[in-house]
Amino acid sequence: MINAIQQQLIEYTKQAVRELYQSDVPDHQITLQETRKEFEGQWTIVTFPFTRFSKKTPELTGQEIGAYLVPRISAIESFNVIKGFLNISLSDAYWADLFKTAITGKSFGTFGPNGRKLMVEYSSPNTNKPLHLGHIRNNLLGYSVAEILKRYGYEVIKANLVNDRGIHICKSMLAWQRWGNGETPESSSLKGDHLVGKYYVLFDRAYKQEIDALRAQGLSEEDAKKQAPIIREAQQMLQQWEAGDEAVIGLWKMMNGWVYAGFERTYNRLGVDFDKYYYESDTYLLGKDIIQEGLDKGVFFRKADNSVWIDLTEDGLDEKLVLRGDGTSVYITQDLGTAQLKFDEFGMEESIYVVGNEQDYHFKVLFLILKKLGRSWADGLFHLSYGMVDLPSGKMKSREGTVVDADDLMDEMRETAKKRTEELGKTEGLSDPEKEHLYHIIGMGALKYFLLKVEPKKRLLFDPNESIDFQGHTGPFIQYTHARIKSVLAKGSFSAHTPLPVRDELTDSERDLIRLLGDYPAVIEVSAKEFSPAQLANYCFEVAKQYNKFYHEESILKAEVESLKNFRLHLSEATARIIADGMSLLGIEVPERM
RNA sequence: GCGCCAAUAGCUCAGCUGGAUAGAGCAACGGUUUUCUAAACCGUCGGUCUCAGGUUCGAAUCCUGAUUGGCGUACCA
Repeated sequence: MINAIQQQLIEYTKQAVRELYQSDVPDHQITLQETRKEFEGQWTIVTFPFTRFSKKTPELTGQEIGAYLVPRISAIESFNVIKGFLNISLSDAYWADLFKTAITGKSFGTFGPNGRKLMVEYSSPNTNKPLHLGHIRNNLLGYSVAEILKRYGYEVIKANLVNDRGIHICKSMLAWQRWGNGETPESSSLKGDHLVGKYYVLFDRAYKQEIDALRAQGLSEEDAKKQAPIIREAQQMLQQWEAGDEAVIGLWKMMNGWVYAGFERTYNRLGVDFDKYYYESDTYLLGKDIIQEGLDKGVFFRKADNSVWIDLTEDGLDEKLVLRGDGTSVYITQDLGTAQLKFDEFGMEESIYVVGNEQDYHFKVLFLILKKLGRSWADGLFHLSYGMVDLPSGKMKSREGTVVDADDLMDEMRETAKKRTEELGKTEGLSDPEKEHLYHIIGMGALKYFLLKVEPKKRLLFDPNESIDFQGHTGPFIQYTHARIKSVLAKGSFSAHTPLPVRDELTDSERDLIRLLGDYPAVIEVSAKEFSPAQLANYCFEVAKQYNKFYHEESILKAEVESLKNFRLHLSEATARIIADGMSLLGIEVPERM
């Protein structure tokens, strides 16, 4: 996203080189960047690349181009050259005008519809255990990316593909059948997903015991894992499920129902939502006609044992099984079918899968197959791969209980928020529901910001012993800045009718703040194009930091004259609006006071 | 073995298409409150950007090779 002044600077620089040195500079050789703090100016043109046309030193080239630009771009006040850097100072009148005409405008930071439809699939939980910290990262990423793309002009469908069937579900079911004594969420006052997860753990414990016993009898580990009676029983249950056995289906529906009720509460608390739910129990048989199509087209081939494969060795990958010898689906079979289903239903141009990086290979193969099958939409598929959340002790493992539970963590965050807020004595005059809401907002703000400020691709380290910060580069810092502004606006009786005066001179902190605010649309664009909420998160922090600097350096309510006060109120209001808006795209609420 | 990804301050992270003396936060130390919310602000300390080559006027960024860590390479999902 390039604004008017950037456009002008680039155009006139090209023109300057053309007229002064009789050469055309290719666009990619023009580097326009924001001037670093320690130098005078706001925009910098790098002149090194032009020296091959000018045959002069970088300094002299910069001087000549600067002198060319000044009379042609009215916003330029002055320039200076340091080595190969041409630093341009725009007039305060320009910045004040940019603020008034663009930044305070209603449409600032918005994009018109681009006419494209896009699906973001995220969350996609298994229904045999509760959500943990890794799922939280997935949910926050998916939600935020969807919101950012919506803002950027896409029509967005948020989809959740629930893995509600399979051997892992049967494990929980079997354990409950054996040891549950009819326990329900009501009778145990356990959240449904936690109740089911409890039996998943019980299953695993029993399974391990059986394996140990068999190994003591001399079986190899591999054989023991296959022959343990309890796993066989679970497999049998899966077959009964697939055969439509009423009792099994009934149990399955009941227990999944518990899990859904539990997930619903967790999703609500996280603040994420979905437009479309897919269930694997509906989609797991899909994809077989695509297998046939692939065979007909010669993309797939059948081996002697009747299994179907694709040879991807020419693409640097391996041979990949796409249908079992007995004709049943594997993971990728149903994913082929589900991809087709999604496009048949919604006809979107792009489809994003928010799934951890352990499945990089799977998606590479999936997309490649769809491309080989000639699906026109295959180019619009994208795997938003994110890094695992690790503990200092290593990977989280549900079965071994070394997970940071999503609900527990949110409880802790709320408690910490409450404690800190009370310590700081900021609860005065708030009703109990208001307090509760505030603790929730701040606790979730800290958690969400902590997860979203890191680039999705990078793995994330979470130390349960070190609580998530509420100071510095954090969600609460940004939330606090917002609340602080709201307080000033209230005291200054700011309203939409407060006049916004023209100014031709700004203080450093005012100018820096305006410049930063002016970047907002470009930041949204970058975040959208790179599917990276982290870009936006870091920007919000920059804005808050710059505002606090401004706040400390200048008086707002006690400004020398009324018009200056009004200008600063407007500047404050615009900052608060952009912070609130940017944070909302991250799924983070900001409080009116804290 | 092969493939993919990562490596930046004691810790957690930024660093846009290659550009100026690599930036924040935390931690440590010091300062700022009769003035708009101190969850704040200012300062000090802290770096062979894992290593070695290469491309370039210029490399944390691009290329090659190594090292370390993670993940994958299932008729699991």
